[in-house]
Amino acid sequence: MEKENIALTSAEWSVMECLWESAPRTGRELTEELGKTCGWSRSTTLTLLSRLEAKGAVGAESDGRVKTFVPRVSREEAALRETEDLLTRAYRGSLSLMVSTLTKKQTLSREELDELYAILKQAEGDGHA
Amino acid sequence: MEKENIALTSAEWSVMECLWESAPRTGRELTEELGKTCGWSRSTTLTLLSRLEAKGAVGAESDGRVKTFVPRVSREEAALRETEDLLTRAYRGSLSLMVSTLTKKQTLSREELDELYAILKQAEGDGHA
DNA sequence: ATAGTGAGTTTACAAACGTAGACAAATGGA
DNA sequence: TCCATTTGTCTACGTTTGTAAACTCACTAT
Repeated sequence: MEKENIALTSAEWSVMECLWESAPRTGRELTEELGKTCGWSRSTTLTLLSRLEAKGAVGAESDGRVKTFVPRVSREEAALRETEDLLTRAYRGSLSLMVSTLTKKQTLSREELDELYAILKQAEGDGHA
Repeated sequence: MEKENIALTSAEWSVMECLWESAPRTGRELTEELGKTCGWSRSTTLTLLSRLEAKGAVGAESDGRVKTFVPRVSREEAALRETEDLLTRAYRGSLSLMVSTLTKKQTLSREELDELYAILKQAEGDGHA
């Protein structure tokens, strides 16, 4: 019953982002950081945290009156889920179609290109391993 | 003033899908097809069509009491928009991060790989053009 | 005790979504 | 004519999402 079909909304992504960046964080730290980066009020962050806890995306532990949160889904899982979704919906599952659509619109930096080549080479290796 | 910031919801994608597949279609044809493929009631399809018309994603023309619809945004535009969105949200804008996440989960076919290499080479060319 | 503070929980609310029933105008028969 | 049908518009309603104020409980300095 490991239902990893947890979808994150865009606001929730921001929260997870924070948690992925640094593991156990208290509500305090999170509201502070998100207040700064997203301009959210304390309540907003706490509400999101509750919703995320409810859907199992984050775990919480109470030490006294302070709660500590940890991510329950990895960034990879979350990202992968959404990406596959988009890939299917918008590109009929073709990764190359997606990449070409992107490169047609924006130029990739030398760095990005090199990284991509490396990734492909790597993937190639895995293929006939 | 071409504001192509038109975002499509998942239900709307289904409608657009229909329109991209075959150009001018009447409401009749659309409700029929979507009723079949998505199990939607007539109203649902028509409502979505209105909303899409409202946000400029489709154009409509009335011949008598029958309306004919055409897509106003291309699949590429729509796909690109969402992809950039996802890229920013889930991968901090890094295409290579996205690709590596995908390749880690599913193996790319030789074909897909070749296509990707070709796309990169192409992109490389554009870069220092 | 007593008034602030800090921390989390409840309640709230508008906009967006997914869905669809009710309704009106036109139209084609009977 | 008068009804049934076709086609599109209005109205509607529960849920999700983004945002946050209000409230409550524990703790601390006076």
